[in-house]
Amino acid sequence: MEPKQSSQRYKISKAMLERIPKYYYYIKELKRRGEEYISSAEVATALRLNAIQVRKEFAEVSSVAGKPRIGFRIDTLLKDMEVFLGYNNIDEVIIVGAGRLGQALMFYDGFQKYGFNIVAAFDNNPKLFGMTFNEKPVLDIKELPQFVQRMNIQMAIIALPKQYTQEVANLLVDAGIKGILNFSQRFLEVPEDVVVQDINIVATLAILARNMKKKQDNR
Amino acid sequence: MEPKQSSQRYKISKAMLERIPKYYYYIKELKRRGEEYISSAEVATALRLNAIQVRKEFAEVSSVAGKPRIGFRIDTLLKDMEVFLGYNNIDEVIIVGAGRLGQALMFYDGFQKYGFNIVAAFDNNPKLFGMTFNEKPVLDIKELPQFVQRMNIQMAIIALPKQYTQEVANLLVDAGIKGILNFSQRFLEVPEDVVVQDINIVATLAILARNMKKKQDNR
DNA sequence: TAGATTGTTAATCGATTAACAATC
DNA sequence: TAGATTGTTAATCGATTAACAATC
Repeated sequence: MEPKQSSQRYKISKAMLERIPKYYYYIKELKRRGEEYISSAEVATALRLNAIQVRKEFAEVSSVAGKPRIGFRIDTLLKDMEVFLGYNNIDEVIIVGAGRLGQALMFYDGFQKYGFNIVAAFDNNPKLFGMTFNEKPVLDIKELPQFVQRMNIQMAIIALPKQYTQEVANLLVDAGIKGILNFSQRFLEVPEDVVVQDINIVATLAILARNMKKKQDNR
Repeated sequence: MEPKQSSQRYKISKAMLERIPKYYYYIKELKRRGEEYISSAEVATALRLNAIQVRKEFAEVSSVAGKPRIGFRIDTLLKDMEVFLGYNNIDEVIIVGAGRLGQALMFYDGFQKYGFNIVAAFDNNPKLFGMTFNEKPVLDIKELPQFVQRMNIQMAIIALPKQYTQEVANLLVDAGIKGILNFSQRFLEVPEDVVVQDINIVATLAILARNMKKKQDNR
């Protein structure tokens, strides 16, 4: 038995899990500009976050202690964050729904860069069968269970903003999918061992509108 | 001086602001099925949330007290949540980027149903100028400032998963936009009075992968 | 060296959960 | 009526922020 893996060395809050990518993409940008070192203090200022929080989370994520007066080596820190975020593991992902959203996702090459490999999309529209978008084929949704099992795929993206989503979720779960990214507004009922992450665009827009109003009222 | 408006009758946590839409879409589904009343307890069970929390938040959002043994009238509760989420105010929104993601958004009619009116998309690709998607025109990004000012538009969606995002954000801010929904991975620097809401698809997928791993480790 | 920045423990703050009386 | 469900106050829990000694 090997020792316990990286996970759960320390407790990770949901909030922290959402901040790490923000640090990551910001620092990545600095690297692009040729920077070599970054201090937690600078990141906090730039991203308008609390300095102590950033410091603490850098300490948790980093494999190497930061140096007073200098900060963290950007290359090392980015690698550590990649490990933390799992960008180094390659995960294969399927998309259900080859409509406009599904197509947009197939063309989005951000996935590949961060360890996600979109292998195929599934749809029930025969007109789409056999088409490829960005070299990713669209297959008949009837083939999904076999495909998922044969390739041992764990993750799926539901890109059907309309109906069928629960039905599709059931299909995915039965096929063995363990994680679903859900772009629909509907709540998905899944067994205990399956994880769902929702992206609700309209709800996010509504939250934005609400925050705007709050800001205006507070002046 | 008029009395303080609806906002800030009670403190609203970010977490609560993300839960209300979940309640809303679930209850909406019940309405579709012909239900008339719903109890906070049932919602909690269905959505796997803490019953006390749901009860408390229903009490905060609802204009009418729930009735013991019966719960809340669905019609009333939905309306109250619509007010809370601002689905009754009509907000006009522009999209910057008429690529695949932008097109998918133009075709997404969830917006209209919840009070958001996509009025146009802007791009710098002349081939797209004059085209319409779902009756929404694509205009030259050079026309953006004038358009925004003339129509007094407050909200914009940045659907350029690639570069240019900071540049575009600056343009939007200068034109008078007060809220930005940002689909790019880049952190946007904006003035104090502008609100940004990020949707980072890759980061969300990474969080999903991490949650999956955690669940597997815990067994 | 001096002091900017680190890592970490302790204090505060806010959100979640428990408890319970009120009531349809 | 009885009891399921409500609204609300108090207790707990967790996350954020403050404080400060360590150090490159």
